[in-house]
Amino acid sequence: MLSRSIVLDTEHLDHVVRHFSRHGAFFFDIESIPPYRGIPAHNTVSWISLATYGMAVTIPMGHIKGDRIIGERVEMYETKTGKIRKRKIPVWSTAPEQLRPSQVFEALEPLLFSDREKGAHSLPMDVGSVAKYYGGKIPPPPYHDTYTSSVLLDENRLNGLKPRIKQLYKIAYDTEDTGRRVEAHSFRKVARYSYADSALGWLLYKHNDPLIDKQGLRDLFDMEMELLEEVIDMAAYGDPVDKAVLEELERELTAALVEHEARIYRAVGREFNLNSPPQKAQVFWGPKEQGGLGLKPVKLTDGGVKKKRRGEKLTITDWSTDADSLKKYKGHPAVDAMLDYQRDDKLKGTYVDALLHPDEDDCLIINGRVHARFNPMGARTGRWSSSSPNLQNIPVRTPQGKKIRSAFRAEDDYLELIADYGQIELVMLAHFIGYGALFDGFWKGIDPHTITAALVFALPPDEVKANRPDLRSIAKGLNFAIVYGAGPDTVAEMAEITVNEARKHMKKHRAEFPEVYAYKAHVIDTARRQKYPHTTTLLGRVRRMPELRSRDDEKRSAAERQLFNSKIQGSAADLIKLAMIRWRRNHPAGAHMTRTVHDEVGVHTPKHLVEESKAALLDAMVGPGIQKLVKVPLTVDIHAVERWSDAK
DNA sequence: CAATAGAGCGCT
DNA sequence: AAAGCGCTCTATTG
Repeated sequence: MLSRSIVLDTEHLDHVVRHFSRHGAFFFDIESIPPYRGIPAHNTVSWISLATYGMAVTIPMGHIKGDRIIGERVEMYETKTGKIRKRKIPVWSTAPEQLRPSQVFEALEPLLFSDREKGAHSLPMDVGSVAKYYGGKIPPPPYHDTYTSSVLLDENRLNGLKPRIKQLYKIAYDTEDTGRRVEAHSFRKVARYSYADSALGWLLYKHNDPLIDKQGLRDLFDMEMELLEEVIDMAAYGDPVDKAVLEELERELTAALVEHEARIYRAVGREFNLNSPPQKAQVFWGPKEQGGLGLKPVKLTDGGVKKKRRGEKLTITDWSTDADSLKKYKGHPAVDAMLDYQRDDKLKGTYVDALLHPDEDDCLIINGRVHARFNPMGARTGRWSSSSPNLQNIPVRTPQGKKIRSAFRAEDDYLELIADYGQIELVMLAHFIGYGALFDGFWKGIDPHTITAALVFALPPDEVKANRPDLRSIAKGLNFAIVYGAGPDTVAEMAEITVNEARKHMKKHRAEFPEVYAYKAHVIDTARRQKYPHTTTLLGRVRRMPELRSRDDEKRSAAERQLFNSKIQGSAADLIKLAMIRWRRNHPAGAHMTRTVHDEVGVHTPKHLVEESKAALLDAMVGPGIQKLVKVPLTVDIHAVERWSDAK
């Protein structure tokens, strides 16, 4: 028998805590309101709901709106274009009297800080959010994040709580997406939603937990749960950022954009929307009679390719105006100006404005630190993703981009440690093969691109290393092609050689590295023979790929490339996750990990702890306890720098 | 007016 | 016939 209720007084709350304390596990969910919604450790919790055997409750603490609209008032507001308008705002009845957060969290402390298993869907958000009410202290493990368990059990489906519940129990609840803005909805509606999230999350927990064992995923799952402790800390600590650098860059880019814009209009002879791909297509590819420049388009957009395949008629806007296409006409004044504009507009819009001028309620920088969301299950391969903002695509290549990276810097009396694995994907490949030239090269301390060039071009590695950067760059393209399954066209483009040359080198590569191709074929073949086609990574993460059995050649080939890449990419992801856990288990107090970018981690450490932190990070990433998992030597580069941009 | 799709581009 | 992401802008759709 399930009892469900809204908790509004201390007596009820005490009863709830006593009930939950009798069980070894519970599930909970929080709702939060601006400011800082979505940033645990800074946000304001307005509801917490809990579920366990026989009971689900929700506890409101400061929901304003009642259940009915009792009138309306008129409000003035400013539109995006700066116009002043009137709008009618509904007036709500008042909500029932609720407990204060201090009362609620004091009563919940024995439960949240007990050794009971704590479940939540996207647990770092929930666990991290309540920490604020305990002076930053974080409710301890054991954890069960049902988002993580759901993804591990099947990475190819929608794994949000709502879609999972719909798939499992055919229950569609909260069709209005109440959780996105609880403060906009009635007390009754939020109560129902919040209670449902916990009650159904509890069911998902009971569903997933035994399946984790059944599918042999327990060790991997335990690792992911331990990793969440680091995720929670990273989210709370944030990543120090120098606003002054961004503000300076904003001024520079604004001025540059005005110039680029003028140059474009001058060269084209008229004005148009520089950010509109269709208008750009008209301008660059359009005939001169119609005011275009009459250049010959280079490649189709994705939509254009699809149209062509369906035999539909192509229009001028089906031709891509991306930077690659425009680069063919470098030297043309309009093209050069357009390329400059696109580059600077991208940098300003995505990396400067987004950080300095976020939408209201969407504050990204708090006390000089940006609090991104790192999602350890962000990619189907097991890689991390990052969002709000994405710290994994901060520019590094162009000088303008590098300036953005320089805004990420250590605070006074601190330094950043930037550590990245050397050639981690090729290390994984050599490890799995277990022998061959790549494998031997790693043991001799020769980097894989040099080995590849030496064998493909029949030169001594020393000669390649010292005098032939050109051949090494071709070798880089060839190795890239292995891991990603690229064809001659891509290799040619990467290495800036002809497609025929690329073909020739790929053929030689196949002859010199037969074990690589045999291994790749073996992985794909083995995967296809499984009852459910899949492969596994270093630490047993599963990549399921039913399309391996597709009769459609194109689909099947794509699946083969994805499968093989997933094994390599996923194993590299396993390794860095393990390294992060090892860092967490053993690092100097006062040093904090602040970000991870696939094969790299960043640590913020007081200057007096730099050497100690370096040693801990080195051990975490390549020490014996992790090296024993990999049959070739792991390498890592560590730089202690003031600014992220100084590491490369 | 809000939500979504497509194009394009930043990173490993 | 290049793996994996997230963000911003425009244009379209509801």
